[in-house]
Amino acid sequence: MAEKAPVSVWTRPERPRRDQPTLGRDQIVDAALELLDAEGLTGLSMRRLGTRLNSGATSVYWHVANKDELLELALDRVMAEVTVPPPDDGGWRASATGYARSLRAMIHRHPWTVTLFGGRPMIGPNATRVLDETLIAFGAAGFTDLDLEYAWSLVVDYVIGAAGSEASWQRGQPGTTSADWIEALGPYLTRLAEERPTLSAHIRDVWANETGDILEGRFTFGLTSVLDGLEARRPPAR
Amino acid sequence: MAEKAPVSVWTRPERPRRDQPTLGRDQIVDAALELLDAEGLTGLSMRRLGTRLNSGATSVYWHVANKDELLELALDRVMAEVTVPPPDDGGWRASATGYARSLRAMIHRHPWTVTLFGGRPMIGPNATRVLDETLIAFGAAGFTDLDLEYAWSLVVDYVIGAAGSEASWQRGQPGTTSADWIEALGPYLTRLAEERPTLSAHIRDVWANETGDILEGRFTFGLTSVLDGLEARRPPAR
DNA sequence: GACCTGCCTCGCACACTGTACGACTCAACT
DNA sequence: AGTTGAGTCGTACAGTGTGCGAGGCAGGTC
Repeated sequence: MAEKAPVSVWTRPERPRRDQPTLGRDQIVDAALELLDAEGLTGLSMRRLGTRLNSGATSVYWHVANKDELLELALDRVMAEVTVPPPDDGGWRASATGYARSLRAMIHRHPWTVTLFGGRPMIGPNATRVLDETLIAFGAAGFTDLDLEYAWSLVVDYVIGAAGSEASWQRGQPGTTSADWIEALGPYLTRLAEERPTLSAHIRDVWANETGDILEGRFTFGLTSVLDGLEARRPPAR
Repeated sequence: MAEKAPVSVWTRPERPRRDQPTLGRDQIVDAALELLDAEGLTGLSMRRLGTRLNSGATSVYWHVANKDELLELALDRVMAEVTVPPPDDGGWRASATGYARSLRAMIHRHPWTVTLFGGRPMIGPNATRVLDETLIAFGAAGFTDLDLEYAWSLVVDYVIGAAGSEASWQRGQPGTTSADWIEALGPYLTRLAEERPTLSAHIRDVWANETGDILEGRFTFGLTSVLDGLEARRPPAR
């Protein structure tokens, strides 16, 4: 695409594409998201983003200071997909589970977010909206001040940890299952069987036939356990 | 066509060393750890590693297939620092808390590990040792089969999520506290105060005076909540 | 008309990355 | 003495983020 041959004087220089909407943050983030969702963090380079936008490689830098800022914008954009059911509908617990599942689903759709979480404080409009709503939800549970902070971050940390491990699990090679891994390791595992019987029994019984159901069961188990633990710490209803 | 690619580091024996302390996996991983701990993932480049070892830039590639494999070795090396107290001493709960705190402390010492967790299955000797010991610990709690998997991964996911967010929090700029952040954001926050009163009250009351104590309190709150939730799901002792 | 002054785009260059490859050294074995 | 093979290294290639300056365009002022 870059073969802009030394234009002869006779050929009129082509209309420099002003018909398209000029470059803007929205379109930049749109294109960045396509690359990120398709190929992950390493799939996004400023040059590829430039060609995707039919623009010069460094034109993006007029609208965005650097790549980190672009990633911040992209991260906040996908935070728009996270919803928090208001606690008045079904109580704080329904609200918390709805939030947790919504966040997990978003991470599954955009696995590249995992590395970015917590990299710097998320203060974009969507992130603050989600944060505000979760604080309201956990406030409806009776938590205040430090306990509110503790309860909220327990759920967030668990969801990010769980969904993150799930996501990076699948990110490796889309085709390979855990059974394939076990197959490929072969002799290494048989040697392991002698030294660590507990572990290799677990591998044989659980990991060897891992399915999507196990992922689901694991998350609901973890989430309900977390919420149960929070329930015990909740101040008595007023 | 490329049939030899997907073999993992652990299956291939270390290339036999000749005589003197020339380059070896141990020294390579040592030097890599120095760079990683000092400057994080981006601080480790093969060229810097080469000069650190007083060797050519690409000499490392004789001992290690690529950079990912080197990171796998480094990750397993630091997993040696994680200990799991045997459950017969103080019960499964003491064992689980000891493991969780040990893992968290390791992540704090080596924040670059967070990105690597779950990237690919951790099957190095130290990782498998830790995994085996934790399975034994949670098995002592009475969990079996799928529940064992669920219970174990709940704790792991929470610890990685919590410690990961703590670690990347500090990784930004070692000097800046959260109060500095709030200070720097200034007018953005005052505008936020009108739209989202709950959130800005929380910022003012909790985050503005964040100290190390809050981090500690948050983790113990989260961990005890998680273990309480697990206790409720534990099969009755026999 | 001419001229200036914003905003915006883009080509080039720089310093850096991971790593493939072939040339080399040098001890050990036949 | 000749051969082998482990181990090291310089060079090269394709790719990265991004600083810089040279422009082009629209609108405003003489």
